[in-house]
Amino acid sequence: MSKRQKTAIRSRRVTAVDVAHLAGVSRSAVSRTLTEGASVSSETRRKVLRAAEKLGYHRNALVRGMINQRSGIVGIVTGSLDNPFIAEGLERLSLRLQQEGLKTLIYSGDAESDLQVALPSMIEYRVDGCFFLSNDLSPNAAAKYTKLDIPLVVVFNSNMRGISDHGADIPVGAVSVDNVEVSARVADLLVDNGRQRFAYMAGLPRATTNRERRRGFEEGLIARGRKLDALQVGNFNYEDGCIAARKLLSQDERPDAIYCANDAMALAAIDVARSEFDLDVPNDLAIVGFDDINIASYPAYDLTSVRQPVEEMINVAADLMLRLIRDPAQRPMEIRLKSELVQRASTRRA
Amino acid sequence: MSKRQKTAIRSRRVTAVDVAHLAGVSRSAVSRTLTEGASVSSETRRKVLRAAEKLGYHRNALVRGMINQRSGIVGIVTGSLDNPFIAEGLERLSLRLQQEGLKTLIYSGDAESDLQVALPSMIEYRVDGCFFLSNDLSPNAAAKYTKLDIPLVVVFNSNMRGISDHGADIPVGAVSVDNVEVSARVADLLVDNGRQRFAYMAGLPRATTNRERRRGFEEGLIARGRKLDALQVGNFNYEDGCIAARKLLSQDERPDAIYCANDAMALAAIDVARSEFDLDVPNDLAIVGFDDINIASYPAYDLTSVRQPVEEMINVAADLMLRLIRDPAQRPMEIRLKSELVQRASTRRA
DNA sequence: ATGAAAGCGCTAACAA
DNA sequence: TTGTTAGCGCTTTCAT
Repeated sequence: MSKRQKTAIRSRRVTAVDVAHLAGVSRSAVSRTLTEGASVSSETRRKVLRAAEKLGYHRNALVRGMINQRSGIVGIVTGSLDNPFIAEGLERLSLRLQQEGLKTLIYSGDAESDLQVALPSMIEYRVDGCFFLSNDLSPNAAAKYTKLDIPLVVVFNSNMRGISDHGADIPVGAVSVDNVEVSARVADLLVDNGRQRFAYMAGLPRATTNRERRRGFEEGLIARGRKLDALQVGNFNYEDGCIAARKLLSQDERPDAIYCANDAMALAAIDVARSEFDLDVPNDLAIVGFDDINIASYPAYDLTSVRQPVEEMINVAADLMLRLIRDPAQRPMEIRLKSELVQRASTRRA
Repeated sequence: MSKRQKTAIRSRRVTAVDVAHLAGVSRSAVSRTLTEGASVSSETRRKVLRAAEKLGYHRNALVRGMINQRSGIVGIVTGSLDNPFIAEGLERLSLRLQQEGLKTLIYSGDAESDLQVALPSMIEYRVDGCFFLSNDLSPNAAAKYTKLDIPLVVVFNSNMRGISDHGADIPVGAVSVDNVEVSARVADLLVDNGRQRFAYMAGLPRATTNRERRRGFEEGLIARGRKLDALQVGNFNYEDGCIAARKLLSQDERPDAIYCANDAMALAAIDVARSEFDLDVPNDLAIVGFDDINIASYPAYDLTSVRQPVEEMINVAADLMLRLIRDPAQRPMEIRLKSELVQRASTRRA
């Protein structure tokens, strides 16, 4: 039994050879017709296209990837999509990559331990590059994987300014915002607002986003002759934010201003303050968040928050990645964009 | 110049041949070592593993996929991740697929026109199957692609019960909930609650989820001697939900109960009612949503909603897909799960 | 248990 | 512009 017959039994997928036969041309002609900017006579092209259409031919991208050493697939490792901010980043990024003709292999899972599973598998699939979208990825974590010669770009996080965990600078691209500066402006806002006792609700302690925001806030307060009066950790999520808020609001000297390292925790603070402590936000208590997710602007919360320019960050990150992929000599760089403090009712005194 | 030399210039990736050389065995031995349940002496295996480790070898999954006609990649097409419900579904599904050793190629974009881009590209990458996670995918849309012999499973949507747009049943798997039944129970709840004028806020008109929810609600009202007094379309999103809410609440005979086809619109209804019409929810107006996203339970809203068992739905869908992939003779099936009406403050009269 | 050899479906370099 | 000829890196019979 010939091999063609054998495979035919299980309804073999149609290949370029089949198309070539039907069109009465060589397999190369088929390949060329389907390749941008190859030279084919319009006559041949027409024949090929007709045959392909008739046979329902779809070229095999896996094989193409194998041949030109470029899979056309980009990996994205994300933290939990429970965070609308991360979800938005993922959506925008995958949209952009689609526009660039790239496919997106995702891996979601927050723990750093997940990386140890995600990365090898990304490598087996020969992704052309890999993004990390997370509000918590230590430079260390990413750096561990730079020996693999695929470009890595971290979005939303960065290396802690002026502090290098590794002594050397780490060859991973990063796009983030001016967390320190804007957090100082949050301090200004609250001081100008006449607040007296200042608290910070921290995200995941190791996250650079968290550390920078805290530092900027604290420095900003000190610059105005105040100090950070209280701190609780909310781990960037609503549930832990509720617990942290309870602790902060149960204190003897209750804070009258809380800066939260992200919006999820800020919503928690508002909910707890109102429903459990019967406090009036903003009159008894000012709350500021970070990220400016959609819900922040809903009337039920009307939360003052720091807006990260997600769209721009994603585009900058994608540009960087494309450069890195196209030219391996390119050095990854760390990029900081400006964020914007959006004032809403949660800090507006009656 | 030999070809080996030529490619070596651009730092060629290490291949199985390299490992075989270093280990002093044949390439087949390497392949077998890395394949479950192939026969290799532990001696050889050890040598191979050591060499692979030393060289930093990662087998090429693209080539494997090409050879055994199974890429190990599954596609997921999702609607906007702006909807937390879809985002949760995506996260759970990709997690489950990871556990099964499958990779996830995603394509997000809501319009049906996107499908025409997404599907061909999924096919080129030879996905083993494809999921659709969307609160709006007409059976027609999916059916168009069944000629491609890859298994398709739609989650959250289904074919309209008793109505076949195609005359024949469509060979696409589907996992959804008992939208009609539960919506009738929503009607019961509101009637029992003493409400008088009933409105429905519709999602995307063509979506079967939307049509089933409306039908169940309407039938439920009629069964209780009432009727649907008003209807506005909110397209499943917050912004359009606000507009729809304004229209409903500006009517002469203002409804005192609104059933919204999803939570995003229900939040909009609550926000508009309170902030623009100065109404008390639930005393002046009862609101019911659908999906039971996290925010629904936040004190600021405390929304009565219909909980879809996302985790179970995803697992059932994944099971179905795995069966379909492993045994091409399997017929896709349509599965309905039971949803749960969760009562909260938005319908609880003082 | 192991190696040799024949592909998987496609692209690219080379002649013609 | 076209067809021919080598591969890309791996898996898998088939002998041994």
